[in-house]
Amino acid sequence: MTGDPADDDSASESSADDDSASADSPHILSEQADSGGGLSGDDGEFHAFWADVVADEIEARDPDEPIVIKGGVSPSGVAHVGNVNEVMRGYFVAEVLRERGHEVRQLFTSDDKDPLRKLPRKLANADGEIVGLGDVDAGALGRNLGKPYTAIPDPFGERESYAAHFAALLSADADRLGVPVEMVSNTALYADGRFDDAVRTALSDLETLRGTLGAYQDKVDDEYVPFNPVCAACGKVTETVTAVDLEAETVEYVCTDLEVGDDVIEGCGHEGTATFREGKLPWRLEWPAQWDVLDVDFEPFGKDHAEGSWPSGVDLARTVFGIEPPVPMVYEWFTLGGEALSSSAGNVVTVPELLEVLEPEVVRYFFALHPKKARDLDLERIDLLVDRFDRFERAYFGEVDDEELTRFAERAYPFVMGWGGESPDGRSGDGRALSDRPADADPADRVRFPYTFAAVLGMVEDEDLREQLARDEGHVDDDTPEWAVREALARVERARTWAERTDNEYNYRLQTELPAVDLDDDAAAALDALADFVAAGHDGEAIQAEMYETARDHGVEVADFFEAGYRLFFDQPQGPRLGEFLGELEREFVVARLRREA
RNA sequence: GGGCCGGUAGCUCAGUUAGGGAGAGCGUCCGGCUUUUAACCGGACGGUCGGGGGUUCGAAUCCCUCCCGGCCCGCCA
Repeated sequence: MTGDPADDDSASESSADDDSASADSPHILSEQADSGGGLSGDDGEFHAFWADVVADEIEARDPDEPIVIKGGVSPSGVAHVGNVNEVMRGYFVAEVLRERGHEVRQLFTSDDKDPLRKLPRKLANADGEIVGLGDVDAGALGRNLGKPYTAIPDPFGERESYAAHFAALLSADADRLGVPVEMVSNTALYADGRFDDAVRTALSDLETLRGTLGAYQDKVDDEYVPFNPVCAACGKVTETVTAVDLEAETVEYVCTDLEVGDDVIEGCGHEGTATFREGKLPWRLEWPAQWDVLDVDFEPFGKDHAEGSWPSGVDLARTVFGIEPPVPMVYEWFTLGGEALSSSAGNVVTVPELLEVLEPEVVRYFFALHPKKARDLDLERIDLLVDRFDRFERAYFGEVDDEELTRFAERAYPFVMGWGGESPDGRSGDGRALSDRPADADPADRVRFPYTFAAVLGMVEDEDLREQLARDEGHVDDDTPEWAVREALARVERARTWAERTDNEYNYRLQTELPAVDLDDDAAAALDALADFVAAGHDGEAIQAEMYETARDHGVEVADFFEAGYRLFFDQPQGPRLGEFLGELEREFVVARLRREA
């Protein structure tokens, strides 16, 4: 496609790397356009899927196998969809690398040696349901402020610690989304001695460390010691180290007060000695120490880290730990219903809740979109997201006339579906199957009911009737494989749940009991006449037409007549196209209901 | 105040790699499905590409500047 006289290599050839500070910018997905920068990979090949751009960056480092991709969270009250960013963004990069023939481990660190600093207002139970503090053993938390999460009992009384409870939630969420992650406990890394070298390194040249870290944090003075022992007397994480013994690998400390915002967590005054395994590094050092100890090659993180701990982490990695930091990637935060995610304000949704209204592949699709765009996840209009996914899917199967979308879909869709970048038969990745399709299923045969149509089908409870309605509408035919019908119908339950949760215009339900309806004589007569017509045996289309006739014949406004019908069947003033809908129901039921008999 | 990232139709978003036609879906409006009743189909309306300036034959795209929003620049993570 080249041969264009405007082609000009000189820019890329001649621009000697004038590596400015931007070389360590974590915004690698924003800088592809930088002139002459080698940021989009050696060959400069264009990629429709951002994960390929990141993978290029990683490969350019020529990393040892297995390539390590890490995410991480601090245990908080609720594991919510915001945390899915950490899981899914790393996952897509991992899968792309696996497809390129690399061995990849995806790790997820839980910063569980951090102290509990304040009480969470909301918690998620083992099923991912959000509960308030009043529903749990809040005292188990309140009495343990200042202690590591791993030293605090599980407020639900199920796991060995609060940290274990939280880690189990995240692990379960990753599982639900078909992403294989290895959970790594920071506490365990200390306890196993795997952090020993990192701690010794950090404490061995305090002058250099203070010089480096001091450029980023004002609190670092010539007394600063980057280690927080856990008090042997009270169990809280303390800050005041008075002496370091590198030979013995211990520190002397005093258990002083810990300031947390405006509050103070009181120290007990104990003076003691702690080993390197009986404390922790502060976050600014712990992060690069993790890179070192775990050999991290790539790590995505939220934009809050981009200008704070990332630059200092890069600096510390080089000057203190003598390593190169991993390839970074900043992702934008997304909003929920236009508002920031906030567990305390109740504006959160958990993964299990989300999966009640969305197929896992739709959730995965949301996170396959470009990470640098701030997006809104609107549960009220989740149908829009599903429509977008369906179109994306059709593009993959060559059914959409949109070159750009098709190019993205051809690359990203297999990863979204967990096929590992290949056809279902030749899947190469570690992704887990999202569905239980038979081995010989042709994915092109899949059926997706439009989400709002699925919501309409959700108005009836009977699954066979749902399928019949879908057949009548042409979404299913005799050639549709059984597995495709099953999958398509599964969306109906989700759309139904959505309609109920949001109580929107699809939240109608065929009434099994006769609703109380006020009717005048004309309307009653018209309904009886319609009942006779239905009893005589006519299809939905005929019933629909007859409704207009009947209304006129009995001097009833058409609108009023339809409303009476909706009242009878849905106990609502409106609903789906009524005549055709009634044509699908059991005739005797319809007749009896029209006669107000049952 | 400084730094970083973002700003494309009412809404949700493609398009910026490599300058050349401003796009999709949804919504709205109109029409069709034998005669208003939310599933289906067709059409139309709809945008100063945040504003301004510059480079260019040509800018959503490159450069400068300003505006708006988010994040960071205390502690913590």
